[in-house]
Amino acid sequence: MPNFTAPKGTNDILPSQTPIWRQTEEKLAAIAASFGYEEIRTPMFEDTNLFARGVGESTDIVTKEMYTFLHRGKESLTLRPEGTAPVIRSYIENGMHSDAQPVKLYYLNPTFRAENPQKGRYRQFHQFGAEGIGSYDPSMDAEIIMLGKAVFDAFKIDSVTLYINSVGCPKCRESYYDTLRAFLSQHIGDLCEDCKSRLGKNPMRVLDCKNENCQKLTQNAPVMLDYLCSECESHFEKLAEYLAASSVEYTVDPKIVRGLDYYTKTAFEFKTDKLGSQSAVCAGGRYDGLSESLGGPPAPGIGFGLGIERLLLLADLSANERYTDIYFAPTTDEARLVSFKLAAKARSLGKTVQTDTMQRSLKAQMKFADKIGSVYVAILTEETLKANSMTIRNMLTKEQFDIAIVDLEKIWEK
RNA sequence: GUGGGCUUGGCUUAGUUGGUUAAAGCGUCGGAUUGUGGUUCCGAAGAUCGUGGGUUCAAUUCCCACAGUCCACCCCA
Repeated sequence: MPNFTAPKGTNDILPSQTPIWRQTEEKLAAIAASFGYEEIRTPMFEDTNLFARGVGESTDIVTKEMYTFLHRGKESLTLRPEGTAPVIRSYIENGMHSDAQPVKLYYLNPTFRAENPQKGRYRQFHQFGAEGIGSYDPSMDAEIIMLGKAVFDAFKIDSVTLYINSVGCPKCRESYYDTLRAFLSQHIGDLCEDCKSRLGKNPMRVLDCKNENCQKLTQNAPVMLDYLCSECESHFEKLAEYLAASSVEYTVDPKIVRGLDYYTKTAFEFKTDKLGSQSAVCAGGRYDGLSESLGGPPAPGIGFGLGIERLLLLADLSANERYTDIYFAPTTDEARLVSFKLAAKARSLGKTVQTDTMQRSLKAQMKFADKIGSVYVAILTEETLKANSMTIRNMLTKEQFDIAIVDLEKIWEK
């Protein structure tokens, strides 16, 4: 057994997988760009208070899932557990409220949460996220949701369903909470332990409980959607119009709730039933008060986070086979030197090139050339060197011919 | 943090009702008379049987703890 293994919940992305990741990253970047979103890269760790204040002191993420450490014994830093708070921090810090609005950003980041790993859930995972900042208008919400949908379309994933809801704003939410608490209090004895504690902090979470009994009890519970203030209600209605206009199919699910405190109004999730209990592949919502709660200017926003590992589990991507333009197979020490020189020349022509670094026999080199998917093999032997030439073998057609060493580039001329 | 399953060479597995050299396939490396690959054939390397402890004359096989992994709860992407 090795002395060291990757920390629990982390994964090596191996050469057989990196091409898929690269492909995925490029695809996501292209989709985001097509909507006019620009990439932002924020630090992997931040002041712990950014998340405590941004995400919410009492949320699970903050209370039990953060990787927090003291730098030099005093400064508390935390590995990014989500992407939105850092982006808003950067928006504020860099005065982006003075840029042309809306500011549309996307990111593709490693993200860290100290949870017990299981299918589609890791301690270090990758999130693709997009944030549209600066607009209160529901069309901004619709655009963000369309961007999320575009990702699933591009990856040909049809096993996800879009659910939307509104979690209201501070104005209407408080009075709704009172109503909901009053309703739940009637059944407090029958609620599960978790829900009893949810009641005080975030009663809406009770609606989201998977406990059968709780679900039964909350069947007729009042839902936020019925208690929205007129502003939130019309926001929700207009969002529906935009979605309909762009033929995005969705289901209204009044039980969609957010685990992060900063969400207001629109909340949405793209869910699947193919990842066990990890049903959310992409989730997001509006966070109109976040900037101000971080000490910034009023800056409404909406965004989502999308789990790359989960996306990859759903998308059936296969890596390309290995490919090399040419392999130089020398059989003598002198030929090895010439091979290095030729390899350098071929690379300067833009070719992918390999040559022997193992002192192997020609036969073994041919096998290796085959494994790396080399189209051509240039064989350099004592005899060919005497004639200042080399033997070129096309591995696909098996055709061979000799050419002068100085004529290397003619291999690719027709 | 809680619960359950799993843990044998790089990978996928077999196996030992506890007893001399733990088996196979894939992969890796080498070879198959005249330095030329992908099929075939032959051979080699590679396993403290997850780690630590216990029971026993003897454990990889039984027991305990821990770790890792998978799944579920919780939570979320």
